[in-house]
Amino acid sequence: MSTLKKTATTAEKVNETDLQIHGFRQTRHNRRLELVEDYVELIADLISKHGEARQVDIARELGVAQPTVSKMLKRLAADEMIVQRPCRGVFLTDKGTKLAKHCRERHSLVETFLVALGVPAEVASIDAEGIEHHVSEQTISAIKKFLNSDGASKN
Amino acid sequence: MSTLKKTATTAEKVNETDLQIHGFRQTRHNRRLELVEDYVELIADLISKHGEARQVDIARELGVAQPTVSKMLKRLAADEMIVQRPCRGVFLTDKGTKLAKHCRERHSLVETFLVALGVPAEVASIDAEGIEHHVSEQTISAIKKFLNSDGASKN
DNA sequence: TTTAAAATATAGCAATGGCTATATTATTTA
DNA sequence: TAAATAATATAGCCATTGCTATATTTTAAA
Ligand SMILES: [Mn+2]
Ligand SMILES: [Mn+2]
Ligand SMILES: [Mn+2]
Ligand SMILES: [Mn+2]
Repeated sequence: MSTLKKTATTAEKVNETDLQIHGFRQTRHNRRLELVEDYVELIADLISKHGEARQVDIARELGVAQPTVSKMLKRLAADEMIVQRPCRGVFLTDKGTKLAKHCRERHSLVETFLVALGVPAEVASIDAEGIEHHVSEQTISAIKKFLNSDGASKN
Repeated sequence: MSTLKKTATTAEKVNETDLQIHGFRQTRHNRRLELVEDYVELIADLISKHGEARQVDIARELGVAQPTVSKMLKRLAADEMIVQRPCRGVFLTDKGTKLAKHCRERHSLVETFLVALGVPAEVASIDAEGIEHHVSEQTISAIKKFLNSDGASKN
C-alpha cells in the first residue's frame, strides 16, 4: 500500500515529486497556449505575405473548418490579441504582434536546429510545429549556442 | 482580396500549403495522444518504483484532482492500455506496456539530449515533458547520432 | 465486529476545440 | 440596381480535460 507516502518523508523524494509536478503543470500551461500561438503566428505570416488574414485562409492553412476559426478568432479578440475589422480580415494588436514575433523567431530557430541536427526538412517542419511551444528561454539559448558553434566548426 | 487563391495556382504554392496543413494535422494528432502517453509512462514508473499505481499517487504526481485521474483511467481501460483491479491500483496491458516502454525511452532520450546541449537539468526536465510527444522517429535517430558523436568527441 | 480512515466513483459544472448545417452579411458581376 | 458569389456568423452537436462536492466502497483500527 501507501509506499509513496512512507518514502516521501525524505527531503530528496519530496523534492523529486515537486519537480515532477512542476514539469507537468508547466506543460499543461504550455498546452493551453499552443493554439493561440499557432494562430497569431499564422496571422502574422498571412499578413506579411498577402497583406491580410482572412478566416478562409486561416482555416485552409490549419486544415480546420471555417466556424472553428470563427470561434477561435473571437477568443483571440477577447484576449486582445487581434481586432476584427468587418470585411477586412483580422489584424494583430500590439500584444498580438509581440507574441507573434516571439513565436515566429522561436519556431524558426527550432526548425533550423532540427535541420542542422540532420532531420529531413519536411520532418523538421512537422516536428517543429509541435515542439516549439514547449521550448523554454534556457533551451532557446542552448540551441543558439549550438547553432553558432556548429556553424563555426564548419568554417 | 483573394490573393492566396490567385497565387496558389502554381505547383510550388499548392505544395507549400499542403505541407503546412500536414504539419498542423500531425501536431493535432500528437496533441490528442499526449495525455495518454504521460499516463502510461507515469503508471509504468510508479509500478517499477512502488509495485503499484494508485489513483491518489497518479493524481499527486500529475498535480491534478483525483476524479480527473479516475475519468482518464476509464478511458485508458476502454483503450485497453490498462486493467483496473479493484483495490489494487491499475496495471498495464501488453499494449500499454509497449507504449510505456516507447515513451519512457523517448522521454529519457529527449531529456538527456537537452542536458547534453547545455540546458540546466531542471529546465530540461520540464521542457522534455512537453517536447517528447512531438519528436518523430527521424528526429529520435538524429538525436541518437548527435549523442553518440558528442560522447565520442569528449573522449 | 463495528468504526474510522482511505481510496475510488459519480454528479454536475465549465472551458476548449472540433464538426455540420444553415443563416446573414459583403462584395462582385451582370 | 438586382442577382450571384464569397465571406462570416450562428446554432447545435460532440469529445476532451479540468474542477468541486458528495457518495460509495475498501481497508485498517479499535
Ligand atoms: Mn509556429
Ligand atoms: Mn506550432
Ligand atoms: Mn513522458
Ligand atoms: Mn510528457
